[in-house]
Amino acid sequence: MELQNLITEQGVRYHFEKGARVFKQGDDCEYIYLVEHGLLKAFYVTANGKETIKSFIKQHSIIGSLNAALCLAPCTFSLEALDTSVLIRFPFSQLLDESKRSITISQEVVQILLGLALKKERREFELLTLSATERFNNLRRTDPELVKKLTQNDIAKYLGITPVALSRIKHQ
Amino acid sequence: MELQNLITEQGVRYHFEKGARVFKQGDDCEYIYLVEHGLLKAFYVTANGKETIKSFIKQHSIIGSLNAALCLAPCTFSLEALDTSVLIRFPFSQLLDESKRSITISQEVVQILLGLALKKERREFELLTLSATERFNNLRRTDPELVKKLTQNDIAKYLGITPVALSRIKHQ
DNA sequence: GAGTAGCATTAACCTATGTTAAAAACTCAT
DNA sequence: ATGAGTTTTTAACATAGGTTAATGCTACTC
Repeated sequence: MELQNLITEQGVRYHFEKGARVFKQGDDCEYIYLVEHGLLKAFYVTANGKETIKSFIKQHSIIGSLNAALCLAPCTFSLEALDTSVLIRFPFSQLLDESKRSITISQEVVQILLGLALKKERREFELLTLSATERFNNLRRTDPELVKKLTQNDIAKYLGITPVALSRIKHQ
Repeated sequence: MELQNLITEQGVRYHFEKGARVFKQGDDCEYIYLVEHGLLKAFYVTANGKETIKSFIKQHSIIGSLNAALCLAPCTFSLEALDTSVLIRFPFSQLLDESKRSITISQEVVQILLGLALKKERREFELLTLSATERFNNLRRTDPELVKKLTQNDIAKYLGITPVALSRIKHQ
């Protein structure tokens, strides 16, 4: 929890209303954000204007663009509040510095990254081996609360299908 | 490179012929493997017998099942040599222990995990937003050498389509 | 309570990819 | 070179999901 304390004490707290953007695809954004509370979506907009949702971010999660942080490149996705949310912003470079100084912080970073990699691995598995119907049932099973809060539109964009297709799936 | 030295010196070296399995989906496997040289594939076999390839693993990469290592659960995928390969096996738990002891090792673990997460994020992006044709063109563009070495079957399984579909894509 | 805006459903048609099976093209050992 | 085994291509048909557009539903405003 040393990391959490560090971020809470030294980071800057921001307030976002539903619909507000934390950062936009293409921005430079060398920060990570700790979600104090609320719900957000991280999403891509493709060249032809199609939106797909990468992940939903809940209370106590940490989110940031690895691409922006690691490669000094622009963010590959946007982050938007789905609900009133409070985030604490902390510079990614400072996180790396601190983790060089303190082994406990470094340990916590390792734990966070392991969890992240595991989550991504699961998602890759689903996208690669399951049908849209199976992915939807999985989501409903593993996080019914989240499904209740989301619009069908956002669920569909997360599953990688259109809202029309999702409606069809729901009715067999 | 301290980590690399540690693994090379204390790990156990194994030799695999083309087609040999390093570990199998369902195994307990609390090790990571450093690929000294060769080429391997990490793949899932679904309940109905369909194979999909999670990733190809090249020289100098580190591979292991996060699920097995972190959750003490069975491996979710199998690892098979596509070419004669030499791997060095090292216990995951020992890696975590060492990283608690040495900040340089911990730093190296962070770097490896960041790289892994970034790779997974890119793959997630591709699976979510690109068509099979676009994914194939991407692969051809970013790693033509790899494409040359693989069978069409394995490329298709990596893209998440059938070899028949890939053949069609190649001919427009 | 009528009007408007935003979501969800339905339907008709289209396209990409799956499935199966057969034919063709390689690859290699003898 | 021959033939066996593997990989790739081709073809015909089936299915999941995309697209568009019309309709229905809910909820909020006035």
